[in-house]
Amino acid sequence: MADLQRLYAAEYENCKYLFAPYIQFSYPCQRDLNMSMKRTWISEVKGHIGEKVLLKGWVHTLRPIGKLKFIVLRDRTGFVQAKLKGEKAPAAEIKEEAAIQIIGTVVEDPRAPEGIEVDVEELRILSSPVEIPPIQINRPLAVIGVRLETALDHRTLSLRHPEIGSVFRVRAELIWAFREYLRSQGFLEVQTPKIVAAGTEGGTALFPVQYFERTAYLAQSPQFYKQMLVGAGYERVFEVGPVYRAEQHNTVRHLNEYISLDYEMGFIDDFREITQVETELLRFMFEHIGRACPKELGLYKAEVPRVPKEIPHITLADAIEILKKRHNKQCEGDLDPEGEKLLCEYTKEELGSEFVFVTHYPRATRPMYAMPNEEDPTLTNTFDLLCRGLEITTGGQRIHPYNMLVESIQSRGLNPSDFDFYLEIFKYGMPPHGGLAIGAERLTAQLLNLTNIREASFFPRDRTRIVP
RNA sequence: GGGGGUGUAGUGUAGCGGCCUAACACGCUGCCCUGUCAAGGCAGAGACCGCGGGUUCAAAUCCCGUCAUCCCCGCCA
Repeated sequence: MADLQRLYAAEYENCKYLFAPYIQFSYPCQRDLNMSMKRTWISEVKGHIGEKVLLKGWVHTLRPIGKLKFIVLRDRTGFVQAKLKGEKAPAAEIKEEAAIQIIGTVVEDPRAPEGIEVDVEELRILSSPVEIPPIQINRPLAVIGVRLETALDHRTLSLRHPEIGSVFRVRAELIWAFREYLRSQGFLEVQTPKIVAAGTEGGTALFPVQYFERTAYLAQSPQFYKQMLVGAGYERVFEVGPVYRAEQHNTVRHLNEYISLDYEMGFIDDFREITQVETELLRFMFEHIGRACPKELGLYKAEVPRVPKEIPHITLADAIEILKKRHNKQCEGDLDPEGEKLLCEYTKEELGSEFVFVTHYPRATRPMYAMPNEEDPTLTNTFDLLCRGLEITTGGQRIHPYNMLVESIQSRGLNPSDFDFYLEIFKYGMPPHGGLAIGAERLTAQLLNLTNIREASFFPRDRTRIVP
């Protein structure tokens, strides 16, 4: 870790010369400003009391008190207060959100926040704002009240706001843990094409793309390809990648491009092997978040959901029955968003779980590759996972016998020859298999109690937004 | 694809027929302040009330259209 930081610091030092023509020199206007000094990360300042350090970052707040000037400096690791003394200070030119570097001595002072501050000896403005920023970075969201639309219009700036940008530290850790756990279980990370030949899977609208002389589509999921790679001998594969849905939905839980966390595993006996892996996976991911992101969780007043030893499995038919009994609510065929919320309330109160697998969806509501149930062939060995009232996963066992799959395709009025690329490996010994997909943004949003999924996407693509 | 709501300074809101020459907060500009930390004090700038049309003696306010945007449903992760 320390090596990596040294590497970054060294790299930055090199880059600095490239930008030299744009650097505004100010007090004390010293061109060879201690080039030999290594940058100290703000989070490590408290380990350097009494030492001279080089800090770089943004001016988070600026508070002039007479001839004193307090700067709260922000870098990717945290905040520290710096103090400029009167006549030495380059008074006017420092602005909030300017990128600066300072050299100063770390001192203990009970009057400073957390008892630590830096007495500035040299300060250089690297780049100063040329306009008034449309979003205030240094005040709580509850005070400045930025609308989501404004935050998204000025996305790179709004991400600087700790309450906005921290979402993505959490999301990154969730994805890291997803990879780490599946790797430990023998899964291979794969990448499948996002430009595909045809919208064969069904179930959702696709974005056409001009692919030389013919029309191709953006992949709605890696479904076919991950199954094919299971059959290709890797047995267990996972993928973290974007998927595209051309649905005209415009809600707080839908995006037209999102990150899908997929896995697929071969030689299973039962679809419950898939849900068992997901249970362990989620436990690992959430325990990791609890350790890695305590600050971020605090910021969102978020509590990591406890993943029980066994997440309840409820058949769709039973779920509908429960809703009818408890809430006198009629659901036909599937749960609507309200039904999902009510079912989660039920499992939390009665079964002590914030998660619930809803299983055995009817064949008519599932894609052609869904494995029919042995006991009731009108149902499938498939499931959704609900978390805190929202569907975050769909998965299930897939059809592996070649003939059954061909029949299933035909029964949907589709032409098996359109699926030759997919079907080939099913001819040569496809093991029983299944898998699932987790929506990364939905998972993040549910964990952090975000009200809109767009908050969990760096640059969301929705019905009307393709910029920034 | 269907339905509902909202557009007022840089940001977030108030005003919803005449008291609007449009208010408040934060930000911004200037001055003051050597311990601030959602800093404070004083002074100031900034909006033809999304756009177009109509009703009226009078429109930010009511009506129609249009554009933008938010949300709900279907579908889904």
